[in-house]
Amino acid sequence: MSATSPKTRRPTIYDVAKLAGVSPSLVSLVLQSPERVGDKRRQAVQSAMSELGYRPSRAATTLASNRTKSIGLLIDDYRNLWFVDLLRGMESVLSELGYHVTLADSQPGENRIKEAADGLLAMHVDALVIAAEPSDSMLARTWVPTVVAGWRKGVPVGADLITNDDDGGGGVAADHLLGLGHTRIGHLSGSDGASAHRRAGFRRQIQAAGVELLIAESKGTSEEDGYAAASWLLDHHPDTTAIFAANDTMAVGAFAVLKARGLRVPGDISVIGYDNSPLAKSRYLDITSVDNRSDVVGINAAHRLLARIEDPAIKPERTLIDPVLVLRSTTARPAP
Amino acid sequence: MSATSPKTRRPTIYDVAKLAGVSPSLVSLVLQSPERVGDKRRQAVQSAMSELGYRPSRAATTLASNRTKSIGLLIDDYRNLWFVDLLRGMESVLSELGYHVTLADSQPGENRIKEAADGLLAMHVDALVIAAEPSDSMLARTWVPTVVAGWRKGVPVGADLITNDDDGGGGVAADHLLGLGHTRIGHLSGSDGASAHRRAGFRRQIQAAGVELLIAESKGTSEEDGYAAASWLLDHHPDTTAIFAANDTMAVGAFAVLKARGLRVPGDISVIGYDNSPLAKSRYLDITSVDNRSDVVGINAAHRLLARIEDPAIKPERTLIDPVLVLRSTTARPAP
DNA sequence: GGGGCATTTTGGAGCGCTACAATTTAGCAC
DNA sequence: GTGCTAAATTGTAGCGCTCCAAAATGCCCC
Repeated sequence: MSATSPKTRRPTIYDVAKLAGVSPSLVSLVLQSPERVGDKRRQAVQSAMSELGYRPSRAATTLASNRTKSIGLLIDDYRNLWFVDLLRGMESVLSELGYHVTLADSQPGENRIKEAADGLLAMHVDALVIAAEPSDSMLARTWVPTVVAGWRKGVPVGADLITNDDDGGGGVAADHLLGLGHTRIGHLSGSDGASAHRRAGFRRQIQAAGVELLIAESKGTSEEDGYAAASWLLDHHPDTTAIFAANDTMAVGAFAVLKARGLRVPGDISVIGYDNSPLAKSRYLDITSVDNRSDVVGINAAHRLLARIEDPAIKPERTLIDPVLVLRSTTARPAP
Repeated sequence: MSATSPKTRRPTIYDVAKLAGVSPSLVSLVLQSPERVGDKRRQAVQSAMSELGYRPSRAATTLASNRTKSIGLLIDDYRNLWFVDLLRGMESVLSELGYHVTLADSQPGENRIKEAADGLLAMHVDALVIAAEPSDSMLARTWVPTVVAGWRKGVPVGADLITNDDDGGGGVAADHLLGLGHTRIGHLSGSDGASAHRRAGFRRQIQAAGVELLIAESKGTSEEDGYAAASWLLDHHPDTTAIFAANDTMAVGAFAVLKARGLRVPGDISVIGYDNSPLAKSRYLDITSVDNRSDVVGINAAHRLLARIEDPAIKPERTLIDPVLVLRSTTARPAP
């Protein structure tokens, strides 16, 4: 009755070989290095493949060759969109080499990070990019070439670290606000590694200019955290004229506070975010933001992994990617 | 020198078996149904596993058992966050049964959807959820139990369809605006399947009330599309008092237009979105939105797949999930 | 203590592919 | 045709696991 024949076994190289009148080994060779096979049989094999709807079994390939041509990317939460640029950067290098990037998220809050990593390793990924906070048990030993992306508290032994220069980025944000002439500046910070660096760089530049800085630190970096931090800041320093938020999401939280208090951006108060996320790029929000160039991090991570797949013994490196300021409409000179 | 010993082969069940003093078969049994193994040896096996840092090879398991305990989820773009609720819904059912959900996105615009699907099938996913527009070649035949989530132009032969009642949701949005007393209503629509249903349901209710409706249809459903559509709408009907956007992102595009024109929301004009996305939930944006309850779609899809994995022959069904209106601050009675 | 039964454990074949050595075929010069 | 080398093709042995029939062990009751 049904047009699908549910009982048809998936075709294998043996089926293809029989149809094409060659040996299974040759089919395998066509799969791997078609150029090493004579024209006649190569074409016979290829047309047999498409006739049968043949699709190689990745499981069998993996088991036999001990590599998967796939790279695992471990992120913390799909909703933190910064990983998208990282992913695209990686893919821009890896796709044409036949590599495939598999994602896993650690279901924030559930401490499932170890489990997520195990899942990827169980799939035999050839290498791993960790773009989340690794658990202690992951630090002791790496099973495959590993690159850590972004600032983390710990880096597994033997892993490379490629990270945005968040410290420098904080400085860039500070220079921008100082350059506009602000002298009453606040900062909304989180408590993770990246936030700490952004805060440190920001503070250094602000204080170097002899300007006082008020910092509201919150536990996380969500919009809600930004809201709470901005509320606290304005309660204590209502005369603040510029705010640097640890990320764009927190900046939006600050917007909610400013809106509720009738303050206009950037007329009454300037706001600068971080990440240059889709949020910042929104035509409506249009947030001045520091772009940490995660795509470049991704590209670097990919090159690093490829090198390490070639030769696992190479020495781990630490690479810093320079951030870039993206000017938009939420920062201006302070009202006279 | 290095603490990692790069040349240590991953341990296998044979290594575990030797250390525990049992046969490899028994190790396999411990992996699958520990309750069927005597206490003494089970514990011996388990401690041997942790001592060696043993991790089963998914490739071998897959190859031998012909199932992966994993479900593929095909989405179009990681940035369209509606998939997150779908994913979480699926996981809420599947996780405790030991299933794992693997994502693949089709890199919008590149028509890589077929390739992404092939990638998942090559990994031997036990079932597939398609939450993107399938390509023609995917419609002819399904290789594994398949559920299509959301409205699509085509549904593969033999696949189930579980979808939000976008038509009904359009009606809900209309009822809300009509109930508030609006009589000059515009709609920003896209051209995909979901948009068409939302539009149809909205129009039906609006026209049933004898109210005239102006529709601005654009190609996509991005913020930019929303911006363009809203501009067009207000150029032609500056007296509009309420706008229904086909999704929250387009609503934000509309906000940008309204802001530029000095119109206040909801004072001068009400805006209602769709999806109840993180955008709508933002404290700053706080958009009244129709929630299509993708988590429920995910739960239903999971149940459906499990049933179909049991018995692939069951008849395909179509299920409709009722939407829910979420009231927030962007809609109000029209100014008198 | 032995027979009968359920429970626990083991051996061995095989999943679909790759790797590599061995074999066949082709190509060319004489 | 012969001899030689290079290119094309094949056979065979796994990769790490599951599955299932067969063997070993444990347990109860007469």
